[in-house]
Amino acid sequence: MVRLPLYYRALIEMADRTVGTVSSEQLAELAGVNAAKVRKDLSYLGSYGTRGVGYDVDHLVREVSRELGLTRDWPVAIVGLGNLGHALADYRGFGERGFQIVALVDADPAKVGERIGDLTIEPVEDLDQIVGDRRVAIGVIATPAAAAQDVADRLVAAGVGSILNFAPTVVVVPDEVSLRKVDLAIELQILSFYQQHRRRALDRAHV
Amino acid sequence: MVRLPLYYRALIEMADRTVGTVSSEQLAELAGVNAAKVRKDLSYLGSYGTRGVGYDVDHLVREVSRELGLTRDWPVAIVGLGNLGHALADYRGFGERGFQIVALVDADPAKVGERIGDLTIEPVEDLDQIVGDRRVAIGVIATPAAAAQDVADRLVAAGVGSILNFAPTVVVVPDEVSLRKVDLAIELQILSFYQQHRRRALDRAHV
DNA sequence: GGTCGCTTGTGACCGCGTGCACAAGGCCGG
DNA sequence: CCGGCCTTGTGCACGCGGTCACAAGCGACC
Repeated sequence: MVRLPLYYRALIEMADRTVGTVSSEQLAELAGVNAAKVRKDLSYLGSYGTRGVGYDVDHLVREVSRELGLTRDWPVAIVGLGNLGHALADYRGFGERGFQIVALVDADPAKVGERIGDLTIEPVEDLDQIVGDRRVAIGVIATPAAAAQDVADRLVAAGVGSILNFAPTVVVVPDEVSLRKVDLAIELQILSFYQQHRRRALDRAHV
Repeated sequence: MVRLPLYYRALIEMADRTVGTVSSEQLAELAGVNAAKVRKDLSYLGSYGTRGVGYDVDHLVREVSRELGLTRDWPVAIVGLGNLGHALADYRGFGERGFQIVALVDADPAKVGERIGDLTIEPVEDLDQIVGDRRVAIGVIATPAAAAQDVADRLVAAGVGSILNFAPTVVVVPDEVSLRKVDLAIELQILSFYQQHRRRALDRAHV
């Protein structure tokens, strides 16, 4: 369920404002989706609301946290400490909600030993041991494209269960490993595509 | 067509290696998708391949560039120069293929005037004029969540056609403006969700 | 020039996600 | 205790995207 985190964030905000109950309609508004979809998603995870009233916010937060696995800690390792890796290492949003960065790894010997926050950059050769010792569950790849597949292979071999890939290339992993990718250049190109086409549509309209 | 950028990147790589023609199967392999999908996507944009041979790489690169709107320049403004904004401003992948960062904007007076690369951070109050003067087409929001909607409204009012939102919140824009979002915390939560569920499935199997 | 092999282009199906619309059911006021 | 209101939960139909499979067509080799 790819929308659960959206609901989660909206629910957290409401809980902070000590809102007691929420209707599917309100939640849909905050998450930017359809109300029926909200109800279906929530019914799927079995947490029941009360008809005529809505959902209990606190209860729902607990249910969704549990479903998302945010009740336990997820040790994260970042591989590749260029600009992006640095920003990720410093990013506070990462540390919240159980995602703890426990290792920074880079292949460049010049970077090894550099401190960022509480952590020291370690060599990529130690990746296997690092993942094993610190029970790293999620690997973040922020290397150049050329290194991404190799890093992914190492992460998988070391036993990581999930990978978040920022490198601008296709990475393949075994089925039992989850992979998500974030590609900034592609996002821009998609926007450019739509804008290009809006412009063409306008041109045609003006003829 | 959300997959076009994937093909584009693969094609660029092949062109660099002076590959003459490519089959849908090869392209599918490189882009990590199904071959029939590749053919449908390409046929949709009318650029014909030759049966029995494949597609001419150079020709296809030109067609896809045109379709993606990469033949013209897209001026980009980044709003919010925290860690992420800094990384984006420095990110080389952005500058490639016609996306040129022409302005850095921040609401914090302490940051205004700071230089990053060739650019100087400017105050958010000037956003309207900046967008107009430099014909900014794409706005990148890298502010805290609380400021995102306000920045988006300003960008839209100033005439931006597309927005890429990195702030962890839902932003609403008029229909005629394209909006895409990248949310790092949500990506991690989705991974955690899948990993959590794999773990439960395994537990059940072990009983 | 004919045949064979290869690859494109596309028609047809399938499955999933989406959204509507409504019945089921709790709450409150009278 | 009953009726009306409100919101959930879900059956159902629709549409879109993905995939398969095959006919059409091009080139190469004999």
